[in-house]
Amino acid sequence: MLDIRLIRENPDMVREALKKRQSDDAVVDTLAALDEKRREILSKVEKLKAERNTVSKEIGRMKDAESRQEKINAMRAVGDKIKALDDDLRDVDTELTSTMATLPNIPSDATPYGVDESENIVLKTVGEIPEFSFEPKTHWDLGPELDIIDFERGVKISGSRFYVLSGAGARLQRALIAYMLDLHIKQGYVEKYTPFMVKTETVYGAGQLPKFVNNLYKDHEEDLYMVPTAEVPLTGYHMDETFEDSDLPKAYTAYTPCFRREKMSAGRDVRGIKRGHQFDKVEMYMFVKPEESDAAFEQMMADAEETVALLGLPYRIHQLCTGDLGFGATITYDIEVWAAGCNEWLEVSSVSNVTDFQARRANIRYRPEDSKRNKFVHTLNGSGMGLPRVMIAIMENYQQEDGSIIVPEILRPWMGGIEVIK
RNA sequence: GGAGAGGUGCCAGAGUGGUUGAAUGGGGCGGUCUCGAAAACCGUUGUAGUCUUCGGGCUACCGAGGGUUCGAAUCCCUCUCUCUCCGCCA
Repeated sequence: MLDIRLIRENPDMVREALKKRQSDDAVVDTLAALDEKRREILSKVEKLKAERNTVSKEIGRMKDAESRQEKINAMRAVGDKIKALDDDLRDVDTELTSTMATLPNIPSDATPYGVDESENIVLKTVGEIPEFSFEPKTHWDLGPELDIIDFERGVKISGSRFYVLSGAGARLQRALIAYMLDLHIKQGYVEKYTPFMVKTETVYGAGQLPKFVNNLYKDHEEDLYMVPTAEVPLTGYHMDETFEDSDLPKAYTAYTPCFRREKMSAGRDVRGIKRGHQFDKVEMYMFVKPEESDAAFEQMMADAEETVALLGLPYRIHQLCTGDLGFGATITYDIEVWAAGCNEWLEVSSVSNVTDFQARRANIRYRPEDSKRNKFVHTLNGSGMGLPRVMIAIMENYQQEDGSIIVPEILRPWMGGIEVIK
């Protein structure tokens, strides 16, 4: 959510931002009108309330029954007016906030302009794309051959886009989770194990609602959503709280499964484990003071990069352009790893500075030492990696001619010493 | 799932229709005293919205949302959360 003051005082800046994102900027006028109307009603109703408060106090002190009754009658009329105005106000307010909730965040000046993902910028590429003396296989061939991914059973149990990991495959995923969590802890993040189901307000606070309703699984009986990313419970963790200046920064890491309906991507990436309805992820998340968020962004990016680099996979870093930026993000770097079998770069990590966008929605503030007024914190999130895609890259890049897969050295402590999956 | 009790400021805890944004105690902050500290004493200590001649004014907030009333922390309804007991259970 943006600050309504931006619309009031700097509408051109908001229009500009929307255009950069290739969105319609007509809402800005709608919002400006609603805001004005809201304040107009507000000042009327508050004056009436002030009058009622004063007179009601007088009534409490009055002895003379007749003039007392007169005042009561007068205030009854005022009360009716107040009620009518309050109703109007509520309507305007509802419309205003629900419209505000559809506005994306303002892109950072550091985010390059671009219409769509084709204009994202490759910042750097690290590592060699592996050469094979044989035709490298895809993970959807390797997995069943080694009996570590079972697509048919997954479909049998749960339908399309579900699979079962088996034996060393399941263990490899568990090793990755443990490796990442342990690394992030070393990097200074505090581990959290959160609920995987959250309330509507929590999803809203993280900015996933109302925009992504169609991508979420919901238990309608209980008003609970399955988390689409750990970002949601981690944002909600400090919802409606005010930090002391000295409490910040807070850095968290959490493993969660992620549930996504993928309705919007129907038909895309149906093969293999690249895009399932359920996948595991380890997330990094930070709450920082506004003046520290640029530095925190670079730090989190370095941490994410280290996570990929230590696995020995070839990767490249993309900076997203304004047209491809996520809803709440002002700036985003993606990390992609190379997958030798399907011959493509896979997005495994995405680090964003969300500034005060989620904090405003989730009402997360702090008390600045030098200011009387509480301010919203800045939040940052980084997937310290979508696990299936890391699995894909490991399987496809570390495969050998006989169809076996070398386990990256860094993971072996969690693999019970297994060096090769065969 | 059943029965009961309860949610008040940073914390504890009063308050059952009218100068209560809220007693009292503790904590925090500032000060007096002291070589310094403790103790004691004095003062101060919420958030948000909105208007502003930038001094401040006004409005709202006692779990959430409705209702009754001239007036609600106080009365009524719904929801929610916590605690105790019973049942059930990984």
